[in-house]
Amino acid sequence: MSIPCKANEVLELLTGKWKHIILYHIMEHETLRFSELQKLIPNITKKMLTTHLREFEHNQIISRKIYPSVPPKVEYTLTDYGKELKPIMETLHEWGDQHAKRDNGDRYIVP
Amino acid sequence: MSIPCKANEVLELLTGKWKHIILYHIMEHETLRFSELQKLIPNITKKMLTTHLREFEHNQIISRKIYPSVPPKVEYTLTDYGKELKPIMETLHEWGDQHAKRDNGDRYIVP
DNA sequence: CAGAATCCACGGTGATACTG
DNA sequence: CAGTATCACCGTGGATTCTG
Repeated sequence: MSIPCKANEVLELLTGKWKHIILYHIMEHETLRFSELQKLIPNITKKMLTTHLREFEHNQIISRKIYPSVPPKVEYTLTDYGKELKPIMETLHEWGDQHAKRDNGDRYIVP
Repeated sequence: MSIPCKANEVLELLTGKWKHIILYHIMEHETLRFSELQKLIPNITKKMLTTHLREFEHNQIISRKIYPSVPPKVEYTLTDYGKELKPIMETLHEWGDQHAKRDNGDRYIVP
């Protein structure tokens, strides 16, 4: 926690309405297909799922394996680099669990 | 890291272009005035600073002390509840420091 | 000094339809 | 199945001006 603020890099990685949820599921299941992620996150659109997965891939947090079959099959897995995010995610979840009562999810709206 | 995803509560707390930076400075200095925060975060507008401070106050992460003097003086401090965020912030900063090299801050833009 | 009040631009998100 | 492609919305953030 020295001089400059470096936290934004992780936060940017996890910011986006669904990004941490996607990561959460991939961490739990080790490997998931596109359709499996859709089922686990019912309200997400294909577009958002694709977009966020591409961002993760670009940041080398997950890897994308394509099985050239019919019908297509694509699997997403954490990279070794992505696994380094696990401690952070766990810390976030612990905090979330403990304080779920106090923070009722409402973002403050200026009157 | 059980069943439901609770991480979003912390993330919402810290999401917003400047929120974690503000919190970072308040954590370091224990107590800061409005104008001091402005100096520490040169590019922020008063509006954004005010907005985010109000959100923190509403979430009981910081407290706002008004000294009824002329000119006005307002000090912001972490609440006990806010101090519980320190471990998280430190984790985020550690990660940020270690991976500053790899993540060059660019958010992926779909081509 | 520490804000409140507007007005406005932009980008993230969503809905829908189409494709290899 | 696993995506693209478009279009439209709306909330966050920015610039500016005014106030106690």
